[in-house]
Amino acid sequence: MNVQRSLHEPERRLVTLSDVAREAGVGESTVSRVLRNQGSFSKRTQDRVAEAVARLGYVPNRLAGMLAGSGSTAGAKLVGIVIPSLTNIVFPDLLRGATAVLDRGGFQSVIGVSDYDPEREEALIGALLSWRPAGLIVTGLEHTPGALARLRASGIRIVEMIDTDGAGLDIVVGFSNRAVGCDSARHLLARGYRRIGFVGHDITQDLRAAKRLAGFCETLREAGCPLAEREIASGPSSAAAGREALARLVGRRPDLDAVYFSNDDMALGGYFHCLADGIAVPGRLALFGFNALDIAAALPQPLTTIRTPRLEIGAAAAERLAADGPAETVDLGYELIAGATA
Amino acid sequence: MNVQRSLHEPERRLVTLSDVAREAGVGESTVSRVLRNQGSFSKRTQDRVAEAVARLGYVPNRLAGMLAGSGSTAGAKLVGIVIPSLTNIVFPDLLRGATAVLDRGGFQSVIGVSDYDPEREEALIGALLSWRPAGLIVTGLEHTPGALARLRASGIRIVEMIDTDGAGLDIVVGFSNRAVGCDSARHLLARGYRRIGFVGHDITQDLRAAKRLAGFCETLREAGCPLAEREIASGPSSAAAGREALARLVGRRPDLDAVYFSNDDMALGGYFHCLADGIAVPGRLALFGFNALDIAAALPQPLTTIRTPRLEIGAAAAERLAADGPAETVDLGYELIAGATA
DNA sequence: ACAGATGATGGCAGCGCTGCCAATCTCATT
DNA sequence: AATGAGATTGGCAGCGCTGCCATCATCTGT
Repeated sequence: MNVQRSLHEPERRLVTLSDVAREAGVGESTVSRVLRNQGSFSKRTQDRVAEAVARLGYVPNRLAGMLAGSGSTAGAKLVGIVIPSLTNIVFPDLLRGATAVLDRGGFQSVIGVSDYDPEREEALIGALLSWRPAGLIVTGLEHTPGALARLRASGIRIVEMIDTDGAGLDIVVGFSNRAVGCDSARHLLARGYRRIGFVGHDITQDLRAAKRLAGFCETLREAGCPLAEREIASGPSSAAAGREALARLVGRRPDLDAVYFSNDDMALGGYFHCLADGIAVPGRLALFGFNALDIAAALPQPLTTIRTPRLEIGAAAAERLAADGPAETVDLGYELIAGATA
Repeated sequence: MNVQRSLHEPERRLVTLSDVAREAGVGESTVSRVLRNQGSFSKRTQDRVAEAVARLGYVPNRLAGMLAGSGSTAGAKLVGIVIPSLTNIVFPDLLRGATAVLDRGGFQSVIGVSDYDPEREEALIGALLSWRPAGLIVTGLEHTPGALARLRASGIRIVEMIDTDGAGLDIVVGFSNRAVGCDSARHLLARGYRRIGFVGHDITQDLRAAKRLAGFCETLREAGCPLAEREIASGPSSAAAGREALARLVGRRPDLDAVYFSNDDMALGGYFHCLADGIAVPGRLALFGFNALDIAAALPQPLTTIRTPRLEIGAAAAERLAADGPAETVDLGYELIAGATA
């Protein structure tokens, strides 16, 4: 069954507010007030409008509503969100946290995915800005000059989430990736590991991962035990990439006693390699991840990793966006989960 | 630094099309044409407009554009997408497939997440419809009567994706979940398994999973080898849930020789339980999943599962939405991946 | 019973942009 | 030089809704 508009009724105009007004026998503004439950109107009017709406199957046109309402306080109930990826569970989680709060506040959110491409992020920011949102939530602190200029010029609330290692434009919500790296290194050192390697994905794309690694390396160096070796998989993080990269790393440096991964996806793959290759974990080789994926906790040996407050970050970002507070940086911290692999 | 609009300039009007027109010394419609690269205009005009735009930092107001353009062919370049979840990688994949095509076609997409709640889906459909999109992409064939009514009344293109087991409203793109269940059963039977159990998550929420199970059970029954036992975890699917559920299942029925999981998340958990408990896979117990997650292929033993064309489904949905073809059902099929676990 | 306070309501001018149409300009043809 | 087909351009009426203000109706206190 084709529900497309039939060619025989070329002018099937959609029901508009004024149709409802006529049907209900009231003025347009009255219908508008009733529909938005704002201002005052009698119970009787309300009922008549409700009836008319139902009878006509009226669907308000948000486009018109926002246009007309723009400039006023109640206007733009819209928020743009830019994230780099959807395949890494981190970002859907941030999204869930944010939209939960946003929905409650009556905001609509429009989402853009940049695929970790700064140029694309800039384009997306431009596109989202053209919706005239009340605010924008973006990921990370690093943006192209063009993107920064647009964000600044927009005059709206900007929230940069996840990363607190650097200066933000307005509001920053997240945790220190660098500190995560440092703490991860300290944990491994404290457990006595000394020949430590790193397995990561394409870090030039994922700046946060690069910051973690920087913190990690620095702490190792300060402890007089610099990173022994690293292996970078090309492309995005995945279990398969992690598995292969670890295989290469231990092939090259069989003497390593611990490996730090750029995240749990990679670490999972590393763990599988150990399982398949009979490498005892953590006896022969310790593994340390990042992100505390659900699945990492379900392994035969729970992965040692860092739990990040993803939902909370998303929620805090949304709250700050809606609120009218001052520019600030909110550090929500993280938690080291001592599993069985390191 | 707070970039909020300063209280000292209460009337900081945003730059509009007519500002650009004045600045460039041309008419509004000319600017509009240049900006949309539509109609004809001279190179000189184009340059002047481009300059003015840059000088003023003009950002087009899409709200106004869509409102004005509504009703015409080029109007509503907007598509609404409703998915039940973001945490299951399936849906981000569908989204990626769809937005890739949509972006290319110059469409913006607005996304809604229903959390597997039909009521919420209905509300989301209403909300998305109020953006006056050119079309809507929804998930699955089952919707509340209210949602169906709205979709029908909308008069726009509707694409229902993933599931082809039933009647659609307009365009349906996906594969037969029931057939997946049947083929999965046949595979296990062909490999000689006879005492087969099922481990699933809350199937009342996930209708597609229910259809797979139905097909699976039917095929087993027809083969004279009905499902021996089932274990349903409460809540959504996850590796942890799968692990615990399998533990309970084998605790109750240690004689089983194969287990079918509602999806790979659950199967992964089941595999981990076997690993942890020393249950030989597939010698002692075979495992069969669904969805071909990347991670399932990286296991020491690749999981036997079904690969579904997620990106392709999303892309096909978007293509059909943009195209002007007849109502139809497009079955993109699936592929059984014979891994090492069954 | 009358001024003043509320409560309800309708009218109408935009919000910023696009579609349509008429006006103007250009240029090769005859 | 006149002519017609295009190319280029500007004016302006909406798109559907909300904000603002004027208008009544109703109610309250003295």
